[in-house]
Amino acid sequence: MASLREAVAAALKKSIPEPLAVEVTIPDAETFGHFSTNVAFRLAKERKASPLVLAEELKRALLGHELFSRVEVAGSGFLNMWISHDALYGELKRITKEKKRYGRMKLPKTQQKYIQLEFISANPTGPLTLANGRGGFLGDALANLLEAAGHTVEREYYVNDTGNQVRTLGNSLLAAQGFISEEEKFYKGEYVKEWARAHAVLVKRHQNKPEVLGGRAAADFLKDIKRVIEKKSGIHFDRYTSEKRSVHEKGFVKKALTLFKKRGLTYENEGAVWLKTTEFGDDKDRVLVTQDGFPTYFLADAGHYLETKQRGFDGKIVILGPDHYGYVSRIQAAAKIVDLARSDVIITQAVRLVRGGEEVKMSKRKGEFVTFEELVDEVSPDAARFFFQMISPDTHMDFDLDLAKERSLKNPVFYLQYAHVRATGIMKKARVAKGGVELALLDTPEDIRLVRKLVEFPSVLADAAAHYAVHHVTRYGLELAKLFHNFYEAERVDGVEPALGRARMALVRASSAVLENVLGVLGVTAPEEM
RNA sequence: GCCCCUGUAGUGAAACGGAUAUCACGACAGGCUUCGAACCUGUUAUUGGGGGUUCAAAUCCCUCCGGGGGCACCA
Repeated sequence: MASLREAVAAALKKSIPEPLAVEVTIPDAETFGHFSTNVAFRLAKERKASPLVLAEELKRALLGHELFSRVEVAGSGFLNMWISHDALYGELKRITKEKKRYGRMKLPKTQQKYIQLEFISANPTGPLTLANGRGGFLGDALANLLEAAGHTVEREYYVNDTGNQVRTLGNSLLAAQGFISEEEKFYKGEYVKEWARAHAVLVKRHQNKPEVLGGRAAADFLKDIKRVIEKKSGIHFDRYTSEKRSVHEKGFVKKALTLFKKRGLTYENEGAVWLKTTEFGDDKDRVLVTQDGFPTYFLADAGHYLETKQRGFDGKIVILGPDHYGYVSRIQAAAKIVDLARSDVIITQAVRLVRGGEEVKMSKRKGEFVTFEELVDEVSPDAARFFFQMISPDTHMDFDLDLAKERSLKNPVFYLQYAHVRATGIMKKARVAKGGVELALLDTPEDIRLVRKLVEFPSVLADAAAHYAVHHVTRYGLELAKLFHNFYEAERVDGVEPALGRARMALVRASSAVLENVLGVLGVTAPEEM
């Protein structure tokens, strides 16, 4: 059984022959039980009976089950269940045995998915922005989370190293050195001028080949992006996929076009080739090949999806910034046509920068923005990570630069890390006489509350993974840390009865293991001292 | 105009349709002879307005008001 919650659901299921999902929740207040279910309400609809009567029936069926110490019907039909201490101790024992494996799921082969998770994928035309960072931390943790849930994940950074934006970058460099005149669409940041100055000879030599020049600069910028991602932020990628080499040169652009044509989903209009994306819910059809005969970015992206499909993935998840919202339905159309079993797009909402109460307008084109690297330098990778991973991707957030540093000190990440430090301290220093461990000695309210929170971990992981909700893991971590701090204040390991000390030490070890697990999924370090 | 996200304590956020709305910061009042006080204990909200669906709504539907973003043969 993967979790206590599943065990509870299974016990209930025995008295419910209907094909009904039995949802078991963990109430905030203990007065509503350790576990609770609303299944009597659902059953009431099914059987056309009173929820109260049905809840009573279920209660009778559960009484005597070794899992429960108490079962009650409450409200107009809730069934509240209290887990017996023996069951809790049994689960706690499992944590001490499985340690860092606790909560990680082992799925049967048929349920395991091979998933490609694409994130950041910022064009190599300059430094990473805060929005890139938000998606970066999210993607990194989501990959960890899906792996913990039993799947295999490839973390992919898709590099748009060819096409218009590379040519524009080349032209921007030429303009910076005065070979051509500035245009509105050119990249204008200081970093453009710097690169152009540092490579003046190269710029001059390629003054008639902006694509080549842009390509050279893009390679440099990508190197810098990788440095920030991997060295500074601890974000891990398995693969940097070159659009040029992996999609264009391997013929996937043509293959995608051929596939679309074969399915009869294309047509010509005004000299361009269009894809009927409206048949898949898009609000207008999209161009695949322009009048001038060039493949659009969208066609290349479709080629990328085809490549993903042919490499054997069951599904693909992409994390995009809010500016790509308009792109979602055509991408989903392409995913469907290339026959990818599952395709999800997560849109992270914008990060607005505020300084002194005023919004700072940012534009990568104009070069006016605060980089991701600056943020990480300012507040530390752990704090930056935690800050973003505490909230839902749907949240529009204001990031106050003036408070950034202060906020880092107030960042709850330290609260969580400190709990780990304290646990480590006890494991190192508390003197506990050797002997057998009797977990049943853990019976103070602080002991029990901590145990109960620990055993929630597997269901937290499962739910968070199912909903791609990294922030639920973060929130759980904070709750666990709180209960650990409470335990620490109230109870001692050192200087109590030897048998009690041993039991408490086991609890501390279990807490430490789960805390490390949480921090591990989030990608935050678990320090032993601070 | 159409589409997506969003409006929850002073502030920033959380809450598979469930019960007494959770957390952090700030503010106020307390707490260290002990395994680290970067900690602990209190106090601080009728979830933007109005309708509706439901046994049950912050959550779903309609509408109004307010924020952010997107609607290219750019990426």
